[in-house]
Amino acid sequence: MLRTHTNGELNITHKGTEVKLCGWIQRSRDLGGMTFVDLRDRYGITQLTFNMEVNANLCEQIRALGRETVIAVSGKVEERSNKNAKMPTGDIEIIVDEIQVLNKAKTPPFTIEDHSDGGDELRMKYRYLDLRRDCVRKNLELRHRIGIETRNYLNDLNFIEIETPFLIKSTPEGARDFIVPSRMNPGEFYALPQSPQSYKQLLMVSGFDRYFQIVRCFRDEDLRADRQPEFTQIDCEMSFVTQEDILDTFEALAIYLFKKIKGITIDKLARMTYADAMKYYGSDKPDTRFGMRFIELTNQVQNHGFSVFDQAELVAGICVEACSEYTRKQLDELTDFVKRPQVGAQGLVYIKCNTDGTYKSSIDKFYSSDQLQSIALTCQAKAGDLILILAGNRNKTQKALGELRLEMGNRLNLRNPNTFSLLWVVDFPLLEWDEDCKRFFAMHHPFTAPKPEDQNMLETDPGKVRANAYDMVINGVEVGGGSIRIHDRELQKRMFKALSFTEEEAQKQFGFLMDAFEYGAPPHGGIAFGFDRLCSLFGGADSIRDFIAFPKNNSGRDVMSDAPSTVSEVQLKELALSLKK
RNA sequence: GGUUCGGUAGUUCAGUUGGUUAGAAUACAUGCCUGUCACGCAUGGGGUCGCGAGUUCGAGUCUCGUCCGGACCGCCA
Repeated sequence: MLRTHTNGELNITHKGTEVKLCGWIQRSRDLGGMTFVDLRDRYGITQLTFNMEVNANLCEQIRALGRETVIAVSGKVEERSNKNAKMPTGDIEIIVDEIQVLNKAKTPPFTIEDHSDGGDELRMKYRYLDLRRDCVRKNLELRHRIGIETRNYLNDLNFIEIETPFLIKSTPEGARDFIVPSRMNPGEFYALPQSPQSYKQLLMVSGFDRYFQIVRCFRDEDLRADRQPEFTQIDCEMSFVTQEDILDTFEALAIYLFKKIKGITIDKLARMTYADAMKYYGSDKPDTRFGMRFIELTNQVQNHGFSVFDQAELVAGICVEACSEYTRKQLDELTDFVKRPQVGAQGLVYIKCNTDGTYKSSIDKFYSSDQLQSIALTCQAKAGDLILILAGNRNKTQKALGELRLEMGNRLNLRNPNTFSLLWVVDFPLLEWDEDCKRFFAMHHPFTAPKPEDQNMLETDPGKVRANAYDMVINGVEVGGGSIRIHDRELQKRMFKALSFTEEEAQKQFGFLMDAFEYGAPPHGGIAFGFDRLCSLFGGADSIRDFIAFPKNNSGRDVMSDAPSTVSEVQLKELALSLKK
């Protein structure tokens, strides 16, 4: 046996014990007569002590070893004369009598510490070293615990985990598929699943009325800090349920996880309709940790000669508390912010509600002091507040004001990663009009059930139909989404028709599912949580990358292994593929 | 496909209106040091300033192109 204990467990009660320890040399402190070495493993750090007077040979031996060398030592646990209260093993040290070098290490390109001197790119290239760092390892441990607790919770409710295939049929709806050529079927391709959607619905038809799977999903779209080409979902489906049952079951899961993992008590989740989310926050995933809801001003401000407002479909503002002292420079910064192409506003109007009761605005020329006061009243602005107003096309203005609201939240530190605000956004539209393709697309996916009371509009006014679809939003992050599914072949047919599918196309792509609906499909619905996002949220981070052991970079590359890469002519030939020169 | 920021020592960064030999910290190496725990002190090595072209007497610095990386928009049912 190479080790009797880990480096995190020894304490004063082990005093006098002969132990064997293994690990990596974190750091050594050579004081001349004595040398101290921090030995590290997954569990912690234990100090090894070497004394020139006691064993000069051993001292010389340990001094010759660089950091990250893997060693095994044997020795005796002793009480330290100078204790270190900052570490769990700080009361003891090991008086080493034998060292075995298990493997030498080159000097690592960055320091293996919480505040490493390595940049992101370098850390990703040497990810196996990066993962030795405490803070990164803890993220993966957190991920593990969230996974275990999720399984415990769902298992207790009779959910069973069933694996579904990774090599499946490609469908053109939704995100781009990752495509896998089939050697045995030349010219034909599998796709990697964007989600196990069809399979979990088929499992409902099979009678597995409570299914879940913590499963990898694949989407060939551009990446973001919170988007990877392969990511993990907690994928769930239930039969014989209403939307209410699903919301109850899975908000209880979220509450359970917050309690178990973070020790935080969360009350029942608020519900907000999609329409309200857009109207008050300009986003279908509002960050409700802070207020600053939109106030519509269109009617109030029009017809006073300010053409920007007069021509706007929507004029709306937010009231920023205690910022009337903002300088010209700060306001210019905000104007630049909203004018960035990513935000897309034409300009920014401000009204300062000065503490002396006067008003100063960028539209003084068009509005009297009384009129500014009445706008301030509508916005419920107090003396000392700042009102920021955008105007223009309804959708664009909502979106831009939503971005501005988040920016102000950031500037005013209202987005504390350690406070959590959870809500359901419900009543999403079923369909979304695409101007380029001149057709409707499913906002969620084509199997989402319309609300029964809206079904009759499916043919007459499809854009108005609301869906039995819902998202769980935490701190402005969409952590999960789902819907009640269509389980009736006729309704599914009408849905495909609304999506401009011909019967042949629908049959070719989803015939297996619609066929299944004819053999006794129970009413069902489900939800899928973004597991990586949930982990990053619990870990208080914006990026999901540090919660994934081996993530891809911005351009979808694994910089460590340098995937993707070219393949040999032989491989291409076997797959009956040729590359365009 | 687009916007934007960045690329200088092993690493993280600084580098003024273009101007002598490109700096700091840290890491590394060597020496000294018996209670350190971010040990301390001293000395030393370490640079194709991403790459290419251009402007200039002169480019790390300016211009254009290109490659790489980050954030974002589009995209992500």
